[in-house]
Amino acid sequence: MSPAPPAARSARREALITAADQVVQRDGAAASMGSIAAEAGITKPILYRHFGDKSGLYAALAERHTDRLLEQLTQALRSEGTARQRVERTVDTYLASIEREPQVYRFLVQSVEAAPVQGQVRTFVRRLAEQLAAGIALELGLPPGDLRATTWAVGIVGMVQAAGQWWLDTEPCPRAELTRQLTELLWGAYGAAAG
Amino acid sequence: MSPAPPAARSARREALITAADQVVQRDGAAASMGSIAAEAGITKPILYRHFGDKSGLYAALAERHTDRLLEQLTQALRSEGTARQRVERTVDTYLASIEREPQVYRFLVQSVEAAPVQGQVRTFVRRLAEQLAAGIALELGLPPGDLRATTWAVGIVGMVQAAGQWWLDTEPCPRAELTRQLTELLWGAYGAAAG
DNA sequence: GAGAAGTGTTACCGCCGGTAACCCCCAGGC
DNA sequence: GCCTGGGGGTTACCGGCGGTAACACTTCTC
Repeated sequence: MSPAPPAARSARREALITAADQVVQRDGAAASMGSIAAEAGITKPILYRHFGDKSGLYAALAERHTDRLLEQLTQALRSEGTARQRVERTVDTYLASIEREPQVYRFLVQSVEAAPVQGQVRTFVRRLAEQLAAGIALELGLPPGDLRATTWAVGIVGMVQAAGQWWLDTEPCPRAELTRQLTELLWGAYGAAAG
Repeated sequence: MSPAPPAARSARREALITAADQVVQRDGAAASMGSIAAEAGITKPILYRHFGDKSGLYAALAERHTDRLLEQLTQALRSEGTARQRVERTVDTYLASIEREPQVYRFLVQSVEAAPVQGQVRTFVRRLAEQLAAGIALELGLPPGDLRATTWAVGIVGMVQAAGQWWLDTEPCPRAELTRQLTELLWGAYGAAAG
């Protein structure tokens, strides 16, 4: 193995990320590099050789989940129906996802800004917002990178994220109801009610 | 001093919180219990005697800032003008506050869920949302504790918070413009534009 | 004066993120 | 054949963190 086949290396990398995933599912935010290495059946230094940093591993893990989630969200956003129906579907997709894997979700959201060096690491929420901004710009016919689309995307992601976290913690109502209320809010129900 | 005058004790406590505040302003999220104790001119154990836990100190610090901010927000929410004007003023008050003390803000938002025991510690964002929920219920004539008011409050706080953090990090536009765009979003501009 | 109770300290524990140093195994040139 | 070298792996460590036990000093009370 002196030529160091890159295929094996990247397969190994994926396996390490999977191990990290399992530990996070089990231990939540208390997952440590040592326990992740143990789960993978190896020791810390090789974890560091692969990811450099703890935030590097976080970033890789975040990327995997964000990719999957983004795919689902994009699909929901491009589905059939009125704009409102599509938005509702997208919100529900997001909530369903965090309901399915709450530990991973908390871990990702909480590890925001774990980047030591200047923001090389794209965070979970940030990437979500970037993609949503592109979708909104497309939807509203704005040029890509338009400030208003970005602002709204960030705001909407924050809104759904905060409501989702609160909902996970307190379970005050079925998911469908939360989805409906958030969509209403997004559609100006507050302004309409407050005059 | 055997009767342990409670006045002196609480004054001391306030002084310790102030010291913690200064360290947080300086070091941001990297503030440690040791450095806070050093800043206050004492050693760690007495910090622990006062606050029990690191999250206890966080909670006390959060409470101080949240109290102050809540007072300002309540005032803005009850000011003169249309509902929309008041909401805009409230959003701007929040943004102005985080602009003034970004380090403290990041610290508080990031230390969310730092509670080891079951949620004894009310987090910054949570308390904000609770109070806003009461305000919204009042505004819309809903019974206090109404689920819809709470949901919306949590969502709105999340929206403004996320947008505020993004804005702090990237500084894409003057504060007034962000305020206006968020208010528009809240007033259903997205739904109106997307049909 | 004895002691109780509060204030403060030093010195420690265990754990974490991160790293230096070393070992081992197998390719390949001579 | 042998030696060399570079990537795989490990052990053992560092500094710093949150948190605590144990001990010393003052002061007020009986």
